[in-house]
Amino acid sequence: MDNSAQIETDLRAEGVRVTRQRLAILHVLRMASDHPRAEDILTRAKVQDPSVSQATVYRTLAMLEKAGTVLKNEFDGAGARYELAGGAHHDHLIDLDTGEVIEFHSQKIERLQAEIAAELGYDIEWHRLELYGRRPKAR
Amino acid sequence: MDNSAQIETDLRAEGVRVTRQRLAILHVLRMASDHPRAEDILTRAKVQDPSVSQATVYRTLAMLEKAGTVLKNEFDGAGARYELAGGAHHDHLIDLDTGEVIEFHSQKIERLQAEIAAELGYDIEWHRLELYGRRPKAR
DNA sequence: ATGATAATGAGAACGATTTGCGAAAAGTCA
DNA sequence: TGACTTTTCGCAAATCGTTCTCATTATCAT
Repeated sequence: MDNSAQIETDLRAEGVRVTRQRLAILHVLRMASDHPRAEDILTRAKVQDPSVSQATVYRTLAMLEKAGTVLKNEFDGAGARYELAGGAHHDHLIDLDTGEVIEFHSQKIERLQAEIAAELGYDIEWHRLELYGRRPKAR
Repeated sequence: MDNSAQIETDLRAEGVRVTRQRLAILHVLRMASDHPRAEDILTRAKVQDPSVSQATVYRTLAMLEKAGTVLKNEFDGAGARYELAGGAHHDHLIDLDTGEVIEFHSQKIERLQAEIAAELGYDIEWHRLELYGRRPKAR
């Protein structure tokens, strides 16, 4: 089933106004299979609604992040990359040659992280695990 | 034993000039038990040598990073934090309340990371594992 | 000491992101 | 629907951390 309308309903319930610009940005995020940067999101959103501005992209992303609807990733320094939060938690493997981002999940690693934090006297609020690698040269 | 002189000897061997400013910055890094930001390093270095400038701090840190002498960490968005590379590899646990950084290492996690990457067809070049947590409220 | 050349300080430039502000649109209520 | 309140908007200027330019200074092999 489609959760598009659901997100909008939720936002409205929180007193957030559902504007054309926000719909355009949400649409871009729904369609994206990559992890686009703010600049990419602006470009793509403008296709649907040319009135979208840079400021609104940043403001909307910040607001959606706070609402838990999008995840903000700061991979390699050159600007944050965003994704819709919908699915299950996952970590990222970044291809150093192409910039491609691959999602993965390991229950074992999650468990180990919690154990380590506990030993140090901490509760984990969130974590970031990024692997940076290359596909071995074909031979 | 003292590896202070060693670092300088190595640098000279690579044709790098050992200047007052660089010594001041290296001194700051040796003394630091926290993971200072560029700004902190500048402030502290100026105590030993007031002539040190912001530009030189960044240039020196970049050059030391390339030389493998310092590690650059981009934790939570608000500017990179540096540490001397001397010891063994480790990951970081950041205290969300105090900003304190705790180092830890888990051979198990390292192994799992390599396994996961291999399954996806990748060789890991480097990785970043950061846990963000809080010390449970005393009760 | 001298000279070739690398490193420096000051400040301008940069790229990503944020903000101030008056204008425009959303939601509300009659 | 029209009038009103409040949020959101676009634009441009402002910030922040970092890098660069360039004229000057300092290091180090000689």
